[in-house]
Amino acid sequence: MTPEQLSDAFVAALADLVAAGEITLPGGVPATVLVERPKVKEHGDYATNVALQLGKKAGLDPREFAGLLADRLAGRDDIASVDVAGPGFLNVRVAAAAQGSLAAEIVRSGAAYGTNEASVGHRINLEFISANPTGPLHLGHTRWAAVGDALARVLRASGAEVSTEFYINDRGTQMDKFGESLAARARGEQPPADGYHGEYVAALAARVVERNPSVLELPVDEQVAVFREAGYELQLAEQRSELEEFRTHFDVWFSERSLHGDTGGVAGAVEHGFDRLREQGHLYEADGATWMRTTDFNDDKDRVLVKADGELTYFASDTAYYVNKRERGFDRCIYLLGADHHGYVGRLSAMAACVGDSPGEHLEVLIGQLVKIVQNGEELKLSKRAGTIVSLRELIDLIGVDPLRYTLSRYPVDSPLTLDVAEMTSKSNDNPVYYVQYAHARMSSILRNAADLGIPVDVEVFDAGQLAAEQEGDLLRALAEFPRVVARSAELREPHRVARYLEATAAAFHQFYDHCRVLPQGDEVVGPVHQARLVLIAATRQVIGNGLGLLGVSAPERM
RNA sequence: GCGCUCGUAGCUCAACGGAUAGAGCAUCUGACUACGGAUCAGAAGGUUGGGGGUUCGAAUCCCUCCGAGCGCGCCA
Repeated sequence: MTPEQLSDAFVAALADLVAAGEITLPGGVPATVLVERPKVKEHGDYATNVALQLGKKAGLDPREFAGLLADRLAGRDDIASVDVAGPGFLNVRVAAAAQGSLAAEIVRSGAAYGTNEASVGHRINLEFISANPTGPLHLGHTRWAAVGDALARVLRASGAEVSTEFYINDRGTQMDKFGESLAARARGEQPPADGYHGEYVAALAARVVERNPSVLELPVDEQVAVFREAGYELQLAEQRSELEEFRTHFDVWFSERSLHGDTGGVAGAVEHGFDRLREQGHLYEADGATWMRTTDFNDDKDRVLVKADGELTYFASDTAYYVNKRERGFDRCIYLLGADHHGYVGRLSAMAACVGDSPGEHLEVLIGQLVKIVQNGEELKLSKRAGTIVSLRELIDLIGVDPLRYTLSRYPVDSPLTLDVAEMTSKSNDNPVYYVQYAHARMSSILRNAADLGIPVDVEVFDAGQLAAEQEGDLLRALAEFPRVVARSAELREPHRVARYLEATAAAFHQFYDHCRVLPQGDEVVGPVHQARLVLIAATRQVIGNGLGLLGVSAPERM
C-alpha cells in the first residue's frame, strides 16, 4: 500500500462521514490527505495530522474527530490497525500483504518506477552555469552542473518538459580583453592588467598560433580579433567536452551574440524586447540613455538598456533572452545563480514584471551559496601557478565523476558548503556515494548468485505475506516513498532530497541484509520466503538504480 | 548605510509547521565458519546564535539583537 492509496482511503472515509451526517466540513472534503512516515516506529507505518487540521473546522475535538476516522478505516483488509495518538494524530499500520505487494509492482514497472505526474504540463527552461567562454570552468560552475543537471532529470521524471540551456556570454568588453590577453601571451608579453592572467591563457594562445601560424605577422589590432575568435572557439569546445564528460548535457547552447543578429540567430531580438517594454510602458529615455523603469516593480533603481554611447548593456541582452525564452513557449524560466549574483535577482524579477509576466511564476531564480574545497585542512583555492580557481578538469581528475556529482548534489544549494577531498575519495562508509553504490553492487551480486542457483525472480509466484520481518517492512516503506520523493524534489527544486532518500533506503537494505537471509543455505530447499525476498531485492535494486540515475551517478554491478 | 543569503552535536550537513531535532566523520564498545565487512549492532555527544511573538505544536512563520558571507556601475 502506497501513501497515495492511504491518502485516497482517508479522503473516502471523510466523504463517507460527511454523507452519513456524522461530521460537517465547511471547506468541503479535501482532494488529498497528507500522509507521512513517522520518525518513531511506535507511531506506526504511516501517520496523518488530518484530524488536527480539520477538527477545528468541523467543530470537534481533534481526538474525537480522529476516532471517527479510525472507525471508518478499521474494517479494511489492507489496514492492520488505526490508532489515535497524542493531540489527535492517526497512526496507521498497513497489513503485511498490502505492504509487500509493492515489491512486485516495482519490478514490473522497472525504470519507470518513481516517475510521477507532479509537474505534468510544465514547460520549463532551466538555465545554469552560463560561464564566459574566456576560461576554464571552476568549482562554482561544477556545483551548478551537478545540481542543475540532477534537477533537470528530476523534473523530467515528474512529467515536466525541460530544456537545459547554457547561455554563452560571448559579447562585450571581456571578449576583447580575452583576445588582447591571448595575443600578448603569444608575443611573449604580459597581458594587460585588467586582462586574463591564468596559466591557461599561455597554453590557449599557443594553440591558437598552432592553428593560425601566420597570425603574429598581422598588425597588432588585427591579431586581437583572430585570437579572440579562435580562443573563444577552443575554450567553448573545452567547456562542452568537459561538461559532457561530467554527464551534464545541455539541450541548447545559446549565444548572446545571436540575440543581436551578429550570427543571424535571433535577429532583432533586442529590438523586439524593447517593443514589448514600450507596449507595457516601462521604457524611457534620459541622459542620452534608454532605461527600463524596473522601480515600478520593487527594484532599487531603474536600469540602463542602451548606454549614452549607443552600446547595449548586458542587462539588455538578458531581457531579450528572457523574452525569447518565453516566446519559445516556456512557461517557467528557472535560473541557477551563484550567491555573488544575488543582487541580480531584484532586477531580473522586475524585468519579468516589466514585460508583463509574473516573477516567481514565469521567472524563478535559485540562489546557490558558495562552495569551498579543502585538502589536508587547507582550502584548495588558487592553483597558484595557473592563477585560476580549481577547475572542473582538475576536480574530475582528482575526485572522479561519480563521487563529485553525488557529493555536490546531496546538499541543498542554499547551504554554504565545504568539501573535503579525502572524504570524497575515500572508499568507505564515510563516503555516502560508495555506501549507496555498494548496496546496488551487493544486490546485483545476490541476483547473480540466484541466477547461478537457477532461482528466478518471479513476480507471479511472489507471496507478499512472506515479507513480515520488521526490516522487510522498513525496506518496503522506504521503497513506497520513492515516487513522492521524486515529485517533491521537482516541486521544491531540491534534487538533494533524492540523495538523502537513497542513503536512507540503502541503510534499510543493509539492515535487512544483515537480518534476513535471501538465498537458501546448503541443502535448504527453495521456499516462498526466498522467492519473496528475491523479488524484494530486485525491487530495491531497481529503486536505488533509478535514484542514482536521477543524480547522474552510475549504479555499478560490481565495485 | 541599504539589501539578499546563512547561523542546528567537536567537524561536514539533514529534518512537508508535527510526536523524543537526525545521519556520517571523529571518540568509545561489540559482531567476521563473508548470499560482497565499502556492512551491521550499541554508547556518548544539543538551551537549533540570544530574546520576544503567532498556535494545539516552531529549527522552520513574524519582530528584534548578535555573528558570518555576498551584493549595491551608463562593468560583463
